[in-house]
Amino acid sequence: MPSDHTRSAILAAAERLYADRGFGDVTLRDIVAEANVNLAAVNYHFGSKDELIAELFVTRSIATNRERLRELKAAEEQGGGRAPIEVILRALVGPTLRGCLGPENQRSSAARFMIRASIESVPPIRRIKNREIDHLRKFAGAMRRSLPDRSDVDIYWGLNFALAMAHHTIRESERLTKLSEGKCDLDDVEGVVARVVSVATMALTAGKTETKAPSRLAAR
Amino acid sequence: MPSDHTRSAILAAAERLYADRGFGDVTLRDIVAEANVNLAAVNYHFGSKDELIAELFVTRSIATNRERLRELKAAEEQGGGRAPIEVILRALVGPTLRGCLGPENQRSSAARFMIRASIESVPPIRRIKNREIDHLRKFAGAMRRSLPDRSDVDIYWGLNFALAMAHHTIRESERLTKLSEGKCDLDDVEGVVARVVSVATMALTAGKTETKAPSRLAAR
DNA sequence: GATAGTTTCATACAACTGTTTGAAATGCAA
DNA sequence: TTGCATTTCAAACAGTTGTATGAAACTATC
Repeated sequence: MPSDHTRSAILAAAERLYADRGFGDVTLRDIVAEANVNLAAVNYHFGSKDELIAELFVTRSIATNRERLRELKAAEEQGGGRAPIEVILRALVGPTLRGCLGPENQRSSAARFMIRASIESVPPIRRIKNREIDHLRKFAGAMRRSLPDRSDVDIYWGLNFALAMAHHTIRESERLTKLSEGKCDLDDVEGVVARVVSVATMALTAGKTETKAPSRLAAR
Repeated sequence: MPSDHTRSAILAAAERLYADRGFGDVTLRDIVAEANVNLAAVNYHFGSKDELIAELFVTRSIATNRERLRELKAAEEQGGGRAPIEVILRALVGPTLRGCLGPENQRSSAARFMIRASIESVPPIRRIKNREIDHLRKFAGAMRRSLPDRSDVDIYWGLNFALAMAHHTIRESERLTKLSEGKCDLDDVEGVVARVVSVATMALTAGKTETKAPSRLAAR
């Protein structure tokens, strides 16, 4: 069993630096200095800089995706294969928002790294994101089962808008805070989740007769 | 009057190349080759590479912002200082969506450039985007006048979500097309605008008694 | 048509990048 | 200890990048 000390030191240092300063101006030399290892160690352990970035991103990505599917599966099993749309949407956007938002000073470097990844979007990360379609398809399927009267087009648009609101809020959280002069409380993660879920639910259920009791739409 | 031939040739070539291949792998040498001008011409006419990118982006940006404000002003004047929220939202997201979406083969390189700018987000562009807050404040003001019963927080969240849906749809239009197997027609720009406006309107009006006749919420 | 100002050009510069190399160090099994 | 494989290290490599320079070409004014 190799100690892996060097390897994990590189990962930790890279994540921290990328989180703080972005991908644009962090070089391998910065990383190895922060990790106190030799420059060649990166290529020895990871093959290339891009593969290092990719490993950071996939590790964190599959954690989020696993959490999403866990929540989705639990909801569908409880409902006999059919979950309420709010719960599905919450499973979709909740893990991501919880992972990236919250009080700034207690955000893990992993969270800050993911925010960077969603803002800057470098090639190795883009490549990985493109493979996420299968994952989203599972949610589209669950949404279709939950809203059998809705057309596929409406489902996809609803999914698109739900992700839009979640990701944009993460990406532009600073700007929203500045624009609202601090009135929008982005530290209240569950409040944000509720807002996103509420609007996405409206987008998906408006204009058709509701099959269940009117769900609480207003957030907060 | 200097002919400006070189200057505009550089701008056109840069816009085309950035639109096609992204900021990441287009060098000044690529640009001057495409423009058939000398390498030093870029620094002579623009000062630096970043200033060239900035000029491309601001030119296009102020055009969009001007169009937005034109629509907003027209609507508010017609309504005596108070415009319907749908019209305000349409003025906010319409120009951007119209500028970036539509049949792929007839997208101008300016439009494709702006899509790139929203996906890749390089430093000079980020700097400019940060100055856009004043512009958004004008829309927040109009929205507040349109919905005086709404809290500021709700207004800002509605604004945030409207921009979220528009920008995300532009950024991820390819993925949405792939995910929906072409069922979501992104070439129908006005249809997309209607959807975004409709959902954003719901987000802003739900949960309170509506002051006017129930607006048509469902898109298409 | 000489002059002053602007624009173009070829070329060099300086710095930084990720990656490779081959030798030294280390860990571990026999 | 000996031998073998893994890991670390300093150093160099090869390529690319944006930028600067100074001379040449051009343009317009007098």
